Amino acid sequence: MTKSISTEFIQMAARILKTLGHPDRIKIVEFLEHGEKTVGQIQREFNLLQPVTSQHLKVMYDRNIVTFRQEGTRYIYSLANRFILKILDCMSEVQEKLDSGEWDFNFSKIENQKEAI
Amino acid sequence: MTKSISTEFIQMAARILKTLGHPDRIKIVEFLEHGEKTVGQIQREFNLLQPVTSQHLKVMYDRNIVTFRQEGTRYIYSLANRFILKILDCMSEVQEKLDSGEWDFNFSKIENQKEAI
DNA sequence: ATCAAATATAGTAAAAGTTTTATATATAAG
DNA sequence: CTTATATATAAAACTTTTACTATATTTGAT
Repeated sequence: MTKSISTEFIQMAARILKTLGHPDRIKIVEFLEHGEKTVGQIQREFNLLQPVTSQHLKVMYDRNIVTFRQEGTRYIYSLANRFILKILDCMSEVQEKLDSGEWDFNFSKIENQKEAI
Repeated sequence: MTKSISTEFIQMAARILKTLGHPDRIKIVEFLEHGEKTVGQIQREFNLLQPVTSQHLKVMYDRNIVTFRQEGTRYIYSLANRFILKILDCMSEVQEKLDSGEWDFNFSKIENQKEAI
């Protein structure tokens, strides 16, 4: 029996997972893993509308996923915490397994461990 | 420069993260990590209404997060794929870091690596 | 002062997710 | 056959996201 995850932590984790549960935002966060970027760089990289980009960044800022510094008229965003890095690691690990065929795309069903009910 | 995550994978990942972005569902999935459970067991464990429990399970079934087998009148759910296990691992790892004080709760800001813009 | 660039903010409509209450279905038990 | 149990499904009301369009703000340049 693994130690159970605490309630406050679960609340926080749920907020973060939910927020990352958007393709654009995953892409943005992954992009930021390569270093800090301006809004314009992000917008151009993924062909997003400017307000959409700003909005995603604002949501992620509010939820402590990204942070930014201002330099003149530029807003330069970067990842705000290590949890995000962990999640990104987790995702690339899974993708590797899928790519390599070690897991199947139909999604590597787990062998059911029966148990008394 | 790490290998970029593919589009289809991102779509899939986003759906899963979003779906797990609900405290009840994180708890359920974590509970299922300890072995398969009936709807009733889950419901009682977390004091949820029966239809709420069923609905969470249905959503997660539709998104390939859990699977089930039927035994008489019981529906016995279990985790459907290893990605979920990875995410759970990721979460406990983060919580450990926070618990141990290795990361701070105000959320282990990353040192900003500047870069040409 | 004026203008352009970069970005944020506001407003709104459409879509998606959530909660609750009520009802249906299937199986097991008597 | 009837009843109880376990669970699913449906419908309605509500809340939250999302996407879009328009506008405001700040800074730098002329």
